[in-house]
Amino acid sequence: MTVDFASRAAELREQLQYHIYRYNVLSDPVITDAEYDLLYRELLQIEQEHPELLTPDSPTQRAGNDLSEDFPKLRHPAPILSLSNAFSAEDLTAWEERNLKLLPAGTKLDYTLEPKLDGLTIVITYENGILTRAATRGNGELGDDVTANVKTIRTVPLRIPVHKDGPPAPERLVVRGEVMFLKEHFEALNRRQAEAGLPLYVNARNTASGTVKQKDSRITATRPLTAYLYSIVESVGVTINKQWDMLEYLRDMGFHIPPESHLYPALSDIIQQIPTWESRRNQLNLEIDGVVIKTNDLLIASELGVSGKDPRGAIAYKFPAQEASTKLIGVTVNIGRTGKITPTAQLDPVFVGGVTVVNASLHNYDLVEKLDIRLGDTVIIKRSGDVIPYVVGPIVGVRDGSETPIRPPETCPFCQTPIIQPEGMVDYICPNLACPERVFRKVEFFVSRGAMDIEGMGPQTVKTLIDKGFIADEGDIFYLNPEPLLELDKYGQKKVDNLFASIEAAKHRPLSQLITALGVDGVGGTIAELLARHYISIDNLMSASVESIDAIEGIGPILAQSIYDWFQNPHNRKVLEKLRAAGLNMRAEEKVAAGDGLTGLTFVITGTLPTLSRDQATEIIESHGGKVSSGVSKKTSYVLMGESPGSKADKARELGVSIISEEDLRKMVGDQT
DNA sequence: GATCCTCGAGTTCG
DNA sequence: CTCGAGGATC
Repeated sequence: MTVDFASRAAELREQLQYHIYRYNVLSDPVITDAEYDLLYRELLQIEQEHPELLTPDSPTQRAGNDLSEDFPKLRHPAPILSLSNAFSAEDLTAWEERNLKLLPAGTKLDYTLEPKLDGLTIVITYENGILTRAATRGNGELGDDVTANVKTIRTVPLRIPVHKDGPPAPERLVVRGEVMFLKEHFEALNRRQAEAGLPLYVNARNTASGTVKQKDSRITATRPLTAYLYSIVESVGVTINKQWDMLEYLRDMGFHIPPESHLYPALSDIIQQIPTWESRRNQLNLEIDGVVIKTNDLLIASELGVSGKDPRGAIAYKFPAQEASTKLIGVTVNIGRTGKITPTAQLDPVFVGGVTVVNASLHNYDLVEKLDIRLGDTVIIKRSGDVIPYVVGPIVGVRDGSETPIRPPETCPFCQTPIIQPEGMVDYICPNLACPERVFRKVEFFVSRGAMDIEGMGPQTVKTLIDKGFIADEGDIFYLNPEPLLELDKYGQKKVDNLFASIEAAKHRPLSQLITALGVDGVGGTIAELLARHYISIDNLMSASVESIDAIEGIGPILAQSIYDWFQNPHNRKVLEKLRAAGLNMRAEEKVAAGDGLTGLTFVITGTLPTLSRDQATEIIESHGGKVSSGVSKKTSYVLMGESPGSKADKARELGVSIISEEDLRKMVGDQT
């Protein structure tokens, strides 16, 4: 038993050493921080349970270290400490209780809440207001001298105070902060790389670290780094007793302090704020991996002292990791209803952001090539704002040569038709209109919500109907017989009855929904509504000229041509005639206006409303003469906000657009219910 | 010709 | 939700 632990501990030590080297010396880690943490914690646990296995050279026995050999070393005036971590509200409460036991009975604590910036820690020294030295964190006691590079960072003042009317600069001030790329700057940097045909940077944090440790500070100067300062390591000539005062003081001196930092009177207020932070995380212009909670009273904090390497007065609340690395074991090809091909990555299952991910979109082959992703690569998976995981890029360092490039297929995997890439387009498509996969996707779209909305007819049912040869196109849905369906597995009387009732109901959908369902390229619900209102019947639309369609406001020449072409296609016409013969509604009804109280107003809906669905809210607004659009802009009159709103609410505040609730809307239209 | 706005298409897991 | 591209507007 002990033998197993001994060999496992040795293995872990060796792995950790290697990763420390990759991370700190090469700035090119092959695993994510979270994975490193896991290995580290496993080793720590073995060593705690079997102290005899602890070796003096174990990675657990030394503080973090980012020293490289190329820089002279600077000694920090006081050790740069790390923080202990919390992963739940319980951890935080336990932390406070432990602290209160160490303090006189009845002590009340207030706290600051700051984002935990995911960058590179630096320590900057000012003497009589002049920046004299800057060092990396290093091992906490010694750091690399990166003064020349830090001086190129525009948000680091070379002289303080920056404003004349600020407090005078103290004799000596040593501040600690974080250097990082803002998301937009990192993206811009990568765009530049792409334009120059160079490989893209995968990870903002490591790139920032590599940039600060550039030997040639002229290169550093071309990279738009940002720095936030959040604490005073040492000072002569100024005394500050509260963390919050410290932040305000730093701000007054002209430093950037971590955005959205606040002071709260009690830990319970902080705990309440955490969900907000988690949801806001992805909307920030910078990477954060948690929040930092600090005891506001610095005298109490120093009284609490340190436990191991960590001060007791502060703690980091870490968000679940949103990044992980895993192996790309395959690529499958998806064909959409328009024929567009999207490659999907098949991954070794990996836990990231709270769920296990096995698939991730690779978007298009252009991107695959730009990122140089190869089959067999170890890739970094990220799950951010949109919750949908995507492949950030490969970790080139761990290739063993067996990786193979990913190319678009020569022929469609479903119909063997040669794949083409239309001129000037990013996408590859299967041009075969009769491609079984395309037909399937088209029918799937036809019956979906927003189109014909046939309940009880999901993708699985559609697939079965096509496979059994019961339908060959959208039109056949309305000529189905119930009897053969009952023969099938899992299709009982009740299910079939429901399905046929839905199909019957679909014959009476508004004209706009029928037009949407046809699946004309570039025509969704909004354009379909325009067409329905303008032409009143399918026949009018079918015989309309390109010029006539182009003349409609909101439709330009490209869409007009696409619509015209669709109706000229013999196959499409055949399907349309089937639908007509089946008795589908092909005329627009006069809209019964419920009122015109909202005429001229534009609404945007965000979040979950208390009682209405988004569709219902849209209907209420439109029936009173208002308009609903998807993005917030200056022209938006009101943003209708529900529970857990997205970034649109922030945008609205930014633009000064009024935010209303469902109740406000009801009042506006004079609804009594 | 540039800029702003809007629409459509595609996206994963439980 | 986000991105790319079409359309409108200046």
